[in-house]
Amino acid sequence: MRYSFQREHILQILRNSTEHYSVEQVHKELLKEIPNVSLMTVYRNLTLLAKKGDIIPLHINNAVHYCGDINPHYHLECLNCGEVSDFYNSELLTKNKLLDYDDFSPARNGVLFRGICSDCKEAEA
Amino acid sequence: MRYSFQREHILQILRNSTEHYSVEQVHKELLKEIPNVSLMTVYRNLTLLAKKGDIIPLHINNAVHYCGDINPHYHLECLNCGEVSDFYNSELLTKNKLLDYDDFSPARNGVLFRGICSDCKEAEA
DNA sequence: CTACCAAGTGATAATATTTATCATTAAGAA
DNA sequence: TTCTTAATGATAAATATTATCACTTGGTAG
Repeated sequence: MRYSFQREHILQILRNSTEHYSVEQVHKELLKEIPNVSLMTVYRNLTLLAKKGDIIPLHINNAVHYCGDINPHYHLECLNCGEVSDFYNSELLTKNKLLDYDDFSPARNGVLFRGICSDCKEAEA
Repeated sequence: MRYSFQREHILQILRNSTEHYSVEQVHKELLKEIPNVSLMTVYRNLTLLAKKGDIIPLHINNAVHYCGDINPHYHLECLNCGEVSDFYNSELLTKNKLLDYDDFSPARNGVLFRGICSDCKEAEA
């Protein structure tokens, strides 16, 4: 894989944010730095970076979002407000053999919890 | 919500299968029982049934799939072959307070593990 | 330094999935 | 049986993604 100015910027955008941008959102951010950059280029590079393991794809409501943090962690998706957040839990992570006895090996960042986040629970109360 | 012949059949299709059909697949099955049934009707009812809690939506690669089993369990998605399977694990289920101390309440069937399934691991070896 | 090759880009078109609209049909209560 | 309204099906539109291909550019060999 050859160096690409566009790809490098895409990776930095995701690394410098705790958000989990959609492809459109990455494109919007990238346009601030590289005018006229094509949406196709964003799709192409996000796919490549994900395959390489530099970013993590999250499938949220029929659209892919990407996480730029590849340290071991999981993801929380709120079914109420739609917010997707990182979930670092060393206790759970060390128990990460959870599924191995069942012959299934989860990817390092491959666990997604869908439910109700704390903000939404407070708002209800 | 009023009774609907179409909705009833859709629910039965999902309940009588351990597969996690996509909308297209449900439509294809439904056509065997109700010729000329519209794809729109399938979309509409799957959305309704999911909202009602009778079926579980799974977002796999930018397409929704549905699970007809609402007993407590989780889901496994193989990143290699794409297979999505049910995962019943009472040990893990009883530990389902996993996240509550973090102020996040996972939905009853809202945990998805993405990784490599046993079949694909065997195939490699 | 220059020429060359293949990876990467961007414009465009095509495909796939889902949602919106609305006239017609049918559930089920009065 | 009549009436109200949810549900349906046909159609069109919106959204997300992938395919194609001529052009550009990274980077290596001469």
